[in-house]
Amino acid sequence: MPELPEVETVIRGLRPHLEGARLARVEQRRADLRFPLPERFAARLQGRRIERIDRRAKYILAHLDDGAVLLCHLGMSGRMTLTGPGQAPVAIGPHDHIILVTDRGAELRFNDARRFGLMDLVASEDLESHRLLAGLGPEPLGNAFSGPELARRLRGKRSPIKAALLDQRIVAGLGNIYVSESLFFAGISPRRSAHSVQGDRAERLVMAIRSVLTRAIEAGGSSLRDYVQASGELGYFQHEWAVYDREGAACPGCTCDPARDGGIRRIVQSNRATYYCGRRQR
DNA sequence: ATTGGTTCCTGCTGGC
DNA sequence: TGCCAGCAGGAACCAA
Repeated sequence: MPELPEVETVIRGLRPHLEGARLARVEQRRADLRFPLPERFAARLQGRRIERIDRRAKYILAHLDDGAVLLCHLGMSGRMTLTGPGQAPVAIGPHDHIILVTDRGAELRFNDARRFGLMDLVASEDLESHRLLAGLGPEPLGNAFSGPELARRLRGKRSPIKAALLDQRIVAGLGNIYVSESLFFAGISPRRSAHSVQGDRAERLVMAIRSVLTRAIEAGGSSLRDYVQASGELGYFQHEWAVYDREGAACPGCTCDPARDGGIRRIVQSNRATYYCGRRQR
């Protein structure tokens, strides 16, 4: 599930329970996730204090008191579930791969059925040059992301804009859902050549991306308050999807009849589903 | 160098 | 109702 807004929601849920806490017990239940876990993974985490939790693109970064950073990616199906002190223990499931227990009695589990997720331990001075982080494009909600910057990165790209926005080197944090949603709000067809998104179009796309991600984070945050755990669930934003997974439905921006014009379209681009309105998006 | 297709894995779902 | 093919929100890897 996790794209940038879901990862942001997860770290906001983890912070109050983990920042400042010491890892009293670490259990590693398998040797590999997507990649092999580093040598002595559990032993290196054991006894460390988590100083700060941040995010870069879809990566969770937990800064430890020995200068190492626990790097974590949720992949497609990764979830963090948190059980507070005093809550009833939950049986360990087959996909609970990593279990962290803090000195405050909170228990965090990393559960990932498909095991496309990953964890690594990196010295903080090597973080920027880490092979998974080094090539990432700008944060879409950061100051470095702007119309001219996006236009520059799209220059010369022959692929459709849909594929370019999924490329984490262009902008880091979008996935299949938020690309469809952002292109819809920008009024840009997912089939348009990436290099033709310049000037005002690039400006509109940047605004759309920021707005979609911001609204999704707000919706994720509201579900967190209800469930009081960093569950990795989508929150409420799925009810706000304009086009994603809405094939045949009425376009929220058009007044036309979906029964007559077919409504929202679903196409496949580079083996992934894309949803869009053929009228509003050019 | 880009680009597009394939692949890793398990769990759901939708169509029969 | 039950079964199973096909699809799923990521991204590294490979071949062209």
